[in-house]
Amino acid sequence: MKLSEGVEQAIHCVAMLSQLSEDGVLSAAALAEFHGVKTSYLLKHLQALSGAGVLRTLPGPKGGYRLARAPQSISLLDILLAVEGPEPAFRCQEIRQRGPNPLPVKPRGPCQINAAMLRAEQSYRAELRRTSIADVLTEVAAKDEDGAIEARGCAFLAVHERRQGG
Amino acid sequence: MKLSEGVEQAIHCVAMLSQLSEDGVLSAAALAEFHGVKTSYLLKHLQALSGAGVLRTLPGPKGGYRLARAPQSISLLDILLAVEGPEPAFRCQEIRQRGPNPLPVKPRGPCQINAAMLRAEQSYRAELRRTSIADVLTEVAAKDEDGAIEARGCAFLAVHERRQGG
DNA sequence: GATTTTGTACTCGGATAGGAAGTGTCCGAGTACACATGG
DNA sequence: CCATGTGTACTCGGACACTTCCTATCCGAGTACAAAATC
Repeated sequence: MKLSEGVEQAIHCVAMLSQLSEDGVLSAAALAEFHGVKTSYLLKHLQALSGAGVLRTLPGPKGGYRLARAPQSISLLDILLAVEGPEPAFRCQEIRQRGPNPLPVKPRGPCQINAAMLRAEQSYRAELRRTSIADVLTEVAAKDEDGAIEARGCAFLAVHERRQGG
Repeated sequence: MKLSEGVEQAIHCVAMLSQLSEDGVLSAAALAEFHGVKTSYLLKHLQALSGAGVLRTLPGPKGGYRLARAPQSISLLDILLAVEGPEPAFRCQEIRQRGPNPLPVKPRGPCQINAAMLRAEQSYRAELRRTSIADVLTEVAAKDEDGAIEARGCAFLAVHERRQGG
């Protein structure tokens, strides 16, 4: 029950991309440098986000990544599913039907243990679904009384953001 | 975000152990045979459950495992934590403080991204905490209209259960 | 025959190999800019 | 001087090694029963 580190990196990247201008993009190298992570590894997750329709990519020099839609409509669940895949954490192996004396007939309903675990996971996903990147940024801004976090992000964007002027 | 197969096996084993008499025990070999899984691997998780205080062990011949407390007071969360460990799935690496230009001062509060992910996980755990093994068995019995599942369990227990007579 | 002693068989417990998935790295396809060249 | 063609540098994209954790396995410690020897 461990999430890969890519999830955290992906969320931070999406949060950062939310703060650039409408026509701006940010390269994977810049994102990796800002977060102090390996570019090659981050690329894998950025590609996953791009494939999932969360990010939009712009090839070529002056290229990079930007959000595919507004931060209000990007949930943490979208990012999680893009990076970790859609399959649930608990995968019922139907061990009821295994062993030397399995259930003679195929059980009518699903395994109740599986149902209970999936119920919990639905609760987990529901919480992530109702939390958008915009919400997270709002919380960050609320706690960022001295503006240090915002200042850091702005300073970095001022240097590395690429405007598609025209 | 994948749970190990041991979690499912552990839950099924605890459910089975809930159905034997007060002074009965079941060996790991029997549990493994019933569920069609490898004994050696199951032992690892049974030991984890034992170490977590969910199961109680009885050594020697005629030995085996039994519940350490009533099924009503054993939650799915207890089993999950015993098998997977207590640390949360999302582990914040505090990448805010990494990179070439980290936050100059240690952030006042925790990372809001971490907070949001942990909030979701709390929801997940809360759901598992309020679901006891007894609840699961109740649901199973409710769906088991023809009694096939119960009959299968009883037949197996009749052969493999060991009573500590006296 | 009853008791004690010994031996054995069975259990759990922890330490030890193998394999899948996450982590980290590489090279290739594509595009925009810059420069050189020709008109 | 302007337009065009070409070259280069930079980007993302997917395919390839390495490490960690899950999976699978083995051997050792401990206990209860059973049998044998002794009183």
